[in-house]
Amino acid sequence: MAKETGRMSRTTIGESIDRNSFEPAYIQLVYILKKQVASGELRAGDRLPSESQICMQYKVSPMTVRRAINILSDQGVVDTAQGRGTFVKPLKLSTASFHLMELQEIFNNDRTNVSILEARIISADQKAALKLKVPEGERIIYIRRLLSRGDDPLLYHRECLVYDPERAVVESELEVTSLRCLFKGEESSDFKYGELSIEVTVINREEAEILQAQEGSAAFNLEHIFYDYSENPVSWGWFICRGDKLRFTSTLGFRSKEV
Amino acid sequence: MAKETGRMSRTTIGESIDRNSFEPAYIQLVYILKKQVASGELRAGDRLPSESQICMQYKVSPMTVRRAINILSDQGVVDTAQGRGTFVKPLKLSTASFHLMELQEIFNNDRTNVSILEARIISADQKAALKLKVPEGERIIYIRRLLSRGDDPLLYHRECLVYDPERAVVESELEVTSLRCLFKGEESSDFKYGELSIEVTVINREEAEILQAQEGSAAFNLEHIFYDYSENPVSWGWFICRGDKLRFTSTLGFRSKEV
DNA sequence: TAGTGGTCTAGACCACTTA
DNA sequence: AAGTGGTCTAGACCACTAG
Repeated sequence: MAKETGRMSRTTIGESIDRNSFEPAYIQLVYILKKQVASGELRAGDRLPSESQICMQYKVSPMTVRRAINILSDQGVVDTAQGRGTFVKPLKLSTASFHLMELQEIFNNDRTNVSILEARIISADQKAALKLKVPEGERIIYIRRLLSRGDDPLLYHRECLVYDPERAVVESELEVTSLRCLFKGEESSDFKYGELSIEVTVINREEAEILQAQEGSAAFNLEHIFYDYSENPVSWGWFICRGDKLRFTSTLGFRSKEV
Repeated sequence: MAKETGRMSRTTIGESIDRNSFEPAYIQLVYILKKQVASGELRAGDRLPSESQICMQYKVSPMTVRRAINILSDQGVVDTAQGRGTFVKPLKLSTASFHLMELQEIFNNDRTNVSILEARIISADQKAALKLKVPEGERIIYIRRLLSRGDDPLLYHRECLVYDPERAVVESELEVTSLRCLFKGEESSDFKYGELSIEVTVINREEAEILQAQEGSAAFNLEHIFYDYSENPVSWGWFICRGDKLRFTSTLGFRSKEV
C-alpha cells in the first residue's frame, strides 16, 4: 500500500505521490487511479485526465504516467485510444479469467501427500497412442496416484508417460517428476510447453471408491499433455477431483476495499 | 509479426530490429526474445543477456529493452532478479489461467438467440435473500432464459434481480440487460463489480428437458453475483451448460510456431 | 568493485481524433 | 489546428549481488 504523506482523506482527490516511499512512483500512481475507479469517482466509460494533466497534477514525468497507464491497460481496467483519451472499461463477463490457485493450495500445502497406487509398464491403447504420438501397442509407463491430506482424498491422478529406456525410472522419481516440479515450478522442468483442459465428468465406480465419493456424482477432470523440447508429447494424464471439494472463482472489477 | 529486414534465417541470432516496421521496437524485441525461448535457444532457468548487452546488440535505448523485458515478465515468461539477471521461468501448472473465451463465442455469435422462458415477480426464498442481501420474502424478479443456436440449446440461465420500483422492467430490457452488455462489454453497465464461480453439477430432470440432455449427466454451473455502485448485490444467477458442449482450455509455455 | 536490474527524467517526434 | 496517446532517446541515480 502507498504510504500516506498527509492525513488520511476520504476522497482520493489531492492524494499525492510520496517520493520517499519504498514503492515506486508508477506503482503509487496505479493505486491512486485504481482507487478512483473502485470508489466510483471514475466510472465505466469515463475518460481519465490526459497524460499531461496527470503529469502536472502528480509532478511526475510523462514516462512514469505512461507506465502506470500501461499497467492499468494490461490489467483490463482502462482502454486507451490514440487521439481520444483513456477510458475506464466496462465489466465484461468473458474477460474473466480463472486461475488454478485453488489447486495450487493443494500442492503447496505440506500436509498434502502423494501416494502411488500403481506404476507399471503397459502397452499403449488407441487413445494413449494418439495422445502421446506413439504407435499403438508401444510400451508406455502408466501411473496412478492419489493426493490426499490426512485421510481426506483430494485428487486422483492417472498418467501415461512415454517410455524412455535411457532414463531409468526410479520409485522416488515417480512421486516427484512432473507433479511436484510442475506445481511448485521451482526446478526447471524438462517440459517445453503443455496443454490443459478442464471438463466435467460423472464419477464412476473405481473413482468413487478411491475418492470416497458417491458414484454418479459430479467431478472436475483436469487433463494435461506436456511436451519436451523436441515438441514431442511426453506425459498425458488427468486429475479427477470431487465437485464438492473444488470450485474456481474469479472477480470482475473491484470493490472499494480491495485497492 | 516482425518484418524481416534481411533474409529468412533459421536461428534467431542476428535477427535485428526494423526501424521502418509498423511495429514498435519494443514489440519486435519481445518477439525476438520469445522466439529464442520457443525455439529452445533459451531454456527454463537460462539467463538472458544483460540489458546493456541487449541495448548494444539491437541498437536500442535501455528504456526500450526495459519495456520489452517488463512485458515478458508480466506475461510470466521470465523472472528478473536485481543484481543477478533475468531468467527464463520454468513451467508451473498453477499459473495456468483459463479464460471464458469458449463462452464468449456463444454470446458474440450472431446466430445465438436468447429466449425468455419465464419472468415474474416472486418472493425471495432463504437462499436468494442471502445472496441478494434482502429480507426473506422480499419481492424480487425471477427470470429463466435459454440461449440456443438454431434448435441447439446451449445455456440455461436463471437469475434473481432485486426489484427496483423506480425502474420499470420492460420485456425488451429483460433480454438485453445484464446479459448482452455483460458479455459484449460495449455499453457501460450499471454494475461496479461481480463475482463468478465455476462448479460442476449433475443435470436434473428440469434441466435435462430444457437442455435436451440426459438426466444425471455432468454439467458446468457458472454462478454470478453483480453489485451496483453502492456495492449492493443486484443480480444473482447461474448458467447451466452441458458438459459435453464446453471445455476450458489453457496453454503453458509455447511451441515454436506460436511466436 | 564491477556488473546487474529498477526507476526516473525532460524532453522529442509521430499518428491519430476532433472540431 | 489543437489536443490526445504512442514511441523513443540518452542519459542519470539507486539498490542489489557476486567475486
